[in-house]
Amino acid sequence: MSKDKYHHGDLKKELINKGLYLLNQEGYESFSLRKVAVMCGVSHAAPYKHFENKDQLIMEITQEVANSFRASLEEVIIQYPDDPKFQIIEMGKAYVRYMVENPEYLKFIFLSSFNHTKSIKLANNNFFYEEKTAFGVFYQSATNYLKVLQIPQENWTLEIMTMWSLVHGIAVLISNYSIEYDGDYLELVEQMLQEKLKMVIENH
Amino acid sequence: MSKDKYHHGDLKKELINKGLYLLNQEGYESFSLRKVAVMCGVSHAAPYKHFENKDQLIMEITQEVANSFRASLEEVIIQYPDDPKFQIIEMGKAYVRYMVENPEYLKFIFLSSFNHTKSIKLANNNFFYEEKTAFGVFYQSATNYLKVLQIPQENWTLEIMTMWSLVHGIAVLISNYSIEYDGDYLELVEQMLQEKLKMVIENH
DNA sequence: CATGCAATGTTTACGATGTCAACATTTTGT
DNA sequence: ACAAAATGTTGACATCGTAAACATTGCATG
Repeated sequence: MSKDKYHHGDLKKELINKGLYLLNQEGYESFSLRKVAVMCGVSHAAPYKHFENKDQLIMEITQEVANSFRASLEEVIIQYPDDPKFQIIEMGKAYVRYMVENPEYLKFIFLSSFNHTKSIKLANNNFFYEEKTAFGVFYQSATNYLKVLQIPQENWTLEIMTMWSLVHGIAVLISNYSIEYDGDYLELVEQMLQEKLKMVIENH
Repeated sequence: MSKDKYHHGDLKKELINKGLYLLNQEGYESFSLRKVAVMCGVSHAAPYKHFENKDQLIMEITQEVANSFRASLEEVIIQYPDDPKFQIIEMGKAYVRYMVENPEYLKFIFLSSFNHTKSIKLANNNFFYEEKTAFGVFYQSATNYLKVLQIPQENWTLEIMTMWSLVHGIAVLISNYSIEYDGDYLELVEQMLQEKLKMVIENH
């Protein structure tokens, strides 16, 4: 497949990959369709053969990010399959580490109006989610822990929402530079979760 | 002050106010300098006499939002000055309510690269913050609670970070539509904080 | 193999935008 | 009263998202 073909080969995939790269290099605000096109060595209108518009490309990039985020959480389950407590704590740390190490992704997620999928629902003490999401993985690990401890199921919603909010909150605060933590933030996450898990036990 | 003067009167303030309005009407993405200028009945380049560039205007609008956010938390202290526990719980609810009711503001805060002020620092179990911020108010209420309970000061950082993360996390998750909660989210916040505060006592 | 259609890429054009420079008007300090 | 500072306007330019018209390539069907 020579480089100077008229047809590209797999432009769609390269647009997503280079777009993700550009996003990390220049940030969300100066991300543009035309720049991505240039990076792929293609004319500025070529992307329109693969995406309806800019938002569509951004949505697919976001999808890509969401998958890599989920994968990094699944990795934790693979690494620590046998100790539920250790697993959920490590997952919390992986969650925060990912967001802190990829702050630009957060902006994508918050802006793309793609996250508004309502794919996660809470009702009657049950979670519903349609696709494989990062939260799905987190949920799986958390419920496993609650199951092992024989926590009554009617309390799961509160327990899981608490853990999720804790982890998501500290992740966003640090990643967004809303706070500057002079210390090991992963240690902080561990302490917070450790304390929470202890309480889960004491409460029942 | 007649309307058809050459000079406007207080264009700077009106740009901020109308900008804030436009932001809420159309959202962050379709916010533009030129639209704000038109809304103020002024030519498209007029804003440049008051702001260096678009980012500067956005920064000042964000400042405005931050002030209104802080004011809504201060309101809680004024309303419930005598019951520390009730106060911190109500403050958490006010925090989440504000973010959920003004989801567009969140985008501003996350994008403007204005929040990267490092105005809040954590080190050696102490918080430092230079300006009057929403977190400053939250911090004041939380420390007051910890003081009343005579919690040792070396534990304050962890306790406050936990409360803040909890509240911020659930606020962001709901406001961003990452989750759809079929119920009273303020009740959820109350339960989460209630449980946390109980633990603060039991831990000491 | 030929040929015509679908897929993919290019060129050109348009309106909206951020920004700047040159110019116009008003206000203000002395 | 008048010069200078403050404030607003006009016009221009590059960049951007997007659409239409056109060009090239690959593939399926005869």
